[in-house]
Amino acid sequence: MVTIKDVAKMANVSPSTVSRVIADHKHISAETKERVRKVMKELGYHPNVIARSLIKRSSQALGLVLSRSTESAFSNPFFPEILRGISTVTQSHHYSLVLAAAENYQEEAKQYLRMLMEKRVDGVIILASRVNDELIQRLAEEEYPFVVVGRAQGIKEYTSVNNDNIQAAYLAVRHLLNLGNQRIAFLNGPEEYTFCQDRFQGYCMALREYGIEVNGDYVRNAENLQEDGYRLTKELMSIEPRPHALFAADDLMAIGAYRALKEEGLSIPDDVAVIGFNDNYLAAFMEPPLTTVRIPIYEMGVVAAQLIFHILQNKEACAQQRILSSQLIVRESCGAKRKFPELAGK
Amino acid sequence: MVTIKDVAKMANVSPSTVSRVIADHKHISAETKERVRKVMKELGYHPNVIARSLIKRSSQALGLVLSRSTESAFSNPFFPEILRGISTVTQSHHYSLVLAAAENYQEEAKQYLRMLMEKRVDGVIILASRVNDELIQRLAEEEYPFVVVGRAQGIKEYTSVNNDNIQAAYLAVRHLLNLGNQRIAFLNGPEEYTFCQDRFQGYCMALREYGIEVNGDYVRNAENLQEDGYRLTKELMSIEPRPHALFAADDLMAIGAYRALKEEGLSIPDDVAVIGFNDNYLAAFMEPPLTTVRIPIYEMGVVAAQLIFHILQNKEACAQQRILSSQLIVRESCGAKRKFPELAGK
DNA sequence: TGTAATTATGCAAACGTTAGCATAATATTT
DNA sequence: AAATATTATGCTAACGTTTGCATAATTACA
Repeated sequence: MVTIKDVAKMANVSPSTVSRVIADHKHISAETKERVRKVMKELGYHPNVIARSLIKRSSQALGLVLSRSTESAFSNPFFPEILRGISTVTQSHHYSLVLAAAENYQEEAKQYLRMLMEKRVDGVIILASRVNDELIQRLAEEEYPFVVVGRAQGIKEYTSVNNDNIQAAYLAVRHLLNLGNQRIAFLNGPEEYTFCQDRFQGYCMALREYGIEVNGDYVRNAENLQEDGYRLTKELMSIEPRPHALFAADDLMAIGAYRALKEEGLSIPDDVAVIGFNDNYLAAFMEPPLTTVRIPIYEMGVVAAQLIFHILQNKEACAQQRILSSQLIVRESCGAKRKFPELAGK
Repeated sequence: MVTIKDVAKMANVSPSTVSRVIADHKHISAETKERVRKVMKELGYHPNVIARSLIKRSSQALGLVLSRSTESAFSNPFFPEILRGISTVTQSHHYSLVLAAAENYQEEAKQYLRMLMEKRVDGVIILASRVNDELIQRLAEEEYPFVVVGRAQGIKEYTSVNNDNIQAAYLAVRHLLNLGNQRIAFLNGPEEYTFCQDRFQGYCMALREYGIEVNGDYVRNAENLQEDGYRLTKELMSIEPRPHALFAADDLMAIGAYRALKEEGLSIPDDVAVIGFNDNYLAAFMEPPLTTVRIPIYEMGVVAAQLIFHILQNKEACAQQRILSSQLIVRESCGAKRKFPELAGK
């Protein structure tokens, strides 16, 4: 392996000088810099990050764990997309990203802690937060650098990035209300996630604003997106009086719902309006194209990474919550474009 | 930070002894081991992987890069799934996984090389291989440890894991032929990937076996899965004589195809039989449920990781190609279950 | 009882960097 | 010309481990 010493020898300087050339230190003469750089190129030298990490007492890496349970609660391209956002930022900081996979929450927590304890990573990004999230609590107590994607709860100080779940759900439901739907069913995700709580809150807000009381029968929680989307829609459609519209907290649930509605001979949007969430890549291809909410996943990744670097740079950084706006994508599953053609371009 | 020295001091032994306790060295007395372990627990000591890596001259990590171009060529849950397979193996070896994201092939190659050159990782897993893959060529030349998921080309020695693309495509097309379809169109992915070449080869094999000549008009290459699936199906259906069946090299293309066929008023499978590839989580939910090929993604991840550890352990490991079998999932888009009800359980 | 083998532990060097201090050479000020 | 500031470089210790060699203590063997 070619080390800094080899370069030093060949360039007739000390290793320190080479190190300073790498860092582009100002007290190194232009000619030395040039000479050393030439030698580095010649020998194909690349600094060993491990050695650098050791002396800098920083692994120059961020940690991430992909949990099956979390992933299945999101519409599918979530993970690669947020990863990409995170990655662009880590790259520009010359950091790397350490990844682990876990089957469940217990394992997920263990992996996060291990990474941090073994100093494999300088900080972590938590990809979802639960209602009583022990991991987040623990990280906060032990003062590990972390940022959460989502909203944490029962924690005094933490930094996070999130989309505006309450507002987004509110706008989606209001969209349905504006189109004349009164009885709106809500297919929510697993209650344990804070983002599901938030979407439910937005749903309630909109209904109340229109003077409609929330009817518990119209609200269901799914564990498995597609299958439960199908099954719970069947259940909802057998309620008397039948809902006019359906708000699904994920497009995959809406796919299941579509199927159930078609089987029941109900037309979308004429008999039942449907609105989804997450703007899955299939939403535009559904029949009819699904109106849904697009959340800025990539951007959330970018911000999450920026926030953690902020924390790493000034230890006493003020905790902050960043909320990114979602966008209602009006397509044809609610009938809005027929009633209000001006929405078509939106 | 609590180091090995702190533990040593508190346990009244030398750091070497602590190190040996960690490694469960045999020449350490049982009582010392116990005492040291107790102190480690008390102090909350965890070995610093970075320091260990430095002296072991091994980063204890594997590298992976997620490229947008590659990802969009696969049906969606490919990446998380293979990652999970890889991760289980790396974990059992106490290795970590370093990840980067790239927008295109150039960047992807750069990232892989950088990881290796900076000694951030001991080896890499390449997630797809192209027809004239310069990265793979380079890795082979420079003798970096790597394994490719897929089939490489123009390389003398390399280790890989792949699914049986030729055989799988062959069986899929034969399935269509057995059901009486003669004119079979093929919606393939981008030609630059070797797996697309292979699927095409399987397609040809099946046709020839049935004495049918390959008709270039019936074969198309898509860049973008869904949109091209739709567009190219429209094109294919306007050919005279119209194909009896459609083999799509990815389920997402089949989704686009379904849409095109429905718009043309063609019924599946009565007018046109359709078969997909990859068993996307939506395939079973399509209308009619899509017959498709399931490839063992998770298992490929496991094997890929095992292979790279094999290489890392005995440098002169024999290059090997591992092929994993796919499985034809017969559903209702080819009409097989009506004609041959015994297939229904398969 | 003396020698050899085994068991248990410590010392010190090494892994490839970085950075504070020291020093030498040059430039700037008085 | 002397004093000072600036620029360019080297020496050395440090980061937290592991490990070969040395040594001491114990056990086994003859």
